[in-house]
Amino acid sequence: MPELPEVETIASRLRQVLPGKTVASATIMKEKSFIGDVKHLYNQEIISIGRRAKIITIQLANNYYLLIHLKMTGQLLYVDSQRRIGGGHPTADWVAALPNKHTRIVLTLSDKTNVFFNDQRIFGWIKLVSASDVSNEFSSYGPDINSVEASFSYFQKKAKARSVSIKQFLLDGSVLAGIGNIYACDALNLAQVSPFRSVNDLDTDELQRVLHASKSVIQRGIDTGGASIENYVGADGLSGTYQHHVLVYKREGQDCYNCGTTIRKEKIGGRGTYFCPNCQK
DNA sequence: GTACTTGTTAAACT
DNA sequence: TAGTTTAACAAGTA
Repeated sequence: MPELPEVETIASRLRQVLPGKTVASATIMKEKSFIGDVKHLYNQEIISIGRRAKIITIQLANNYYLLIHLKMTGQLLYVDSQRRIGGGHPTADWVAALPNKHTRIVLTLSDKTNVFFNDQRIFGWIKLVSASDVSNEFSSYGPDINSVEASFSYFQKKAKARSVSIKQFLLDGSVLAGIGNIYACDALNLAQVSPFRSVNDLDTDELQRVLHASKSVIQRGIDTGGASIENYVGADGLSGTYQHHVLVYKREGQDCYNCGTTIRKEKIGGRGTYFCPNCQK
């Protein structure tokens, strides 16, 4: 599942290759996957690539923005004109066969390179909005977990006003943006805090550990190119490696790296939650 | 065939 | 009113 590190990895790669190119055409193979008026897209130069929360932003010369949310199974793949394997930049061989049955949108650029939006479950989307609408799109999000705005004073203030579990609190995008299930589970293991604890019951030290651990696992995710669990791949079709560094996520029945106790899985707020019943108090 | 998976939001509920 | 819970979305896997 693409969370902040996975989306950041894709955005970083697109930033290397897209700016300066012009959008020649867009093929919408699934209506549900595209929102907005596609006419504002044609013949527009790509100015810059950004990321906010789990959304990739592509700024166009006419000051419209493409916003891309991968949700759970989305992929964004960049394929150069030669479609060479390993031609300059390493690329997975299957991207040469795109589009495939999960391709929903294809952007063709002026130099004949393509950006393929694949999405197995069709929850993701690409929106084309004007500059004035961009802030609206992000109005309900809290600060990105890896930003300076995600300070301890902010985190503690929000935590005091809530009674949900710390696990649900971390997944609440209106508090902090970018954290999904993988990194929420790992952050709580690293912080040695039980996912069942109510946020307003955590003391200052525990809250500090949770915030620090959250920033830490997210940074590790970025440094390792994301977690390729389920469908995630980078813009070149290659996997990240965070899945090899996972602390508890999907490790039910295995030993906790910290204390050796068997990792358990239970549902919290309807979501699978992996934790160590011994060292996460 | 049934249960389960998840990011986000809308609706339902307290 | 606002915080919390649940359902819904979709398509694949176990």
